[in-house]
Amino acid sequence: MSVKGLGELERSIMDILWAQNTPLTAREVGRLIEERDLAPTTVMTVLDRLTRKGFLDRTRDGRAWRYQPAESRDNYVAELMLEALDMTGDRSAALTRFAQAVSGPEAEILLRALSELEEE
Amino acid sequence: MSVKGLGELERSIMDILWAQNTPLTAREVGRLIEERDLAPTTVMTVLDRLTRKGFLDRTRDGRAWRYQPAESRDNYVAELMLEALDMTGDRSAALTRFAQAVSGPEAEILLRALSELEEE
DNA sequence: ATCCCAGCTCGACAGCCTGTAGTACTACGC
DNA sequence: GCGTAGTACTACAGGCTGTCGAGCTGGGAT
Repeated sequence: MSVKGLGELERSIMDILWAQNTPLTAREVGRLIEERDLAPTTVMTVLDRLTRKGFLDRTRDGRAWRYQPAESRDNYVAELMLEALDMTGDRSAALTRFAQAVSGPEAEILLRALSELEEE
Repeated sequence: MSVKGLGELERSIMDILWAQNTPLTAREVGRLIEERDLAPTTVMTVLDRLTRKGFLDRTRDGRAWRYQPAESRDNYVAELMLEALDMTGDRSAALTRFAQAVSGPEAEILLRALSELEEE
């Protein structure tokens, strides 16, 4: 699954679906994006594209499709981070920089997660 | 400095400049991308765009410009990673995922960098 | 049977970004 | 003065995203 950037609308829609724990239909998604006054087909098109890109899975529900994220947002974010990391020639330097850049409490979280890994 | 994605050629050029410790002129950069047979103006255009996007700084050298990265590659990568992290609602979950995803030796590096931070 | 409607699928088009380059202007060395 | 390196400006095609409209289809209401 190549992690590529998403457009703004695509991301809004992913956010909606990530926030949900049930698969939604296009109509339902559209209702949740009310701020923007989008044509129903717009939403459908984007859902379709996201599916083709592998970000969503869909299953039939009568005539309608129900969409749900193929992956959790956390996984997606972690993949993005790894992909960024891949871009460098010197991974350890980048990791070190990254470590320096995360703020205190988050450094804690990272440390704890890493420590747990060690123990296994 | 908004961290945006770079195109392929843009990235190649950044890679060249990141690999160098001296600012280069467009001509010099062009010579280093020989694999591709690019017109000199192509290189100049891209250098110009990268400068406007804030990825490069340039200073005069006679009539020519000398370009150099505004930021180290490691910083750039770290920023990309942080930006990815910003995209999530639950940063700690994403961080935990990330920690689980980095491979052993790299987890070591991270751990060490983080520990050093703690000590200060 | 028919007609309407929800939903879908396809196709379109504009705007922005990137790759790629040509043209035209401008100093500096000879 | 002229040629040349180097710049700045302009351009254009292709891909991606936002945004829809048109047209097809299956079921339920009449």
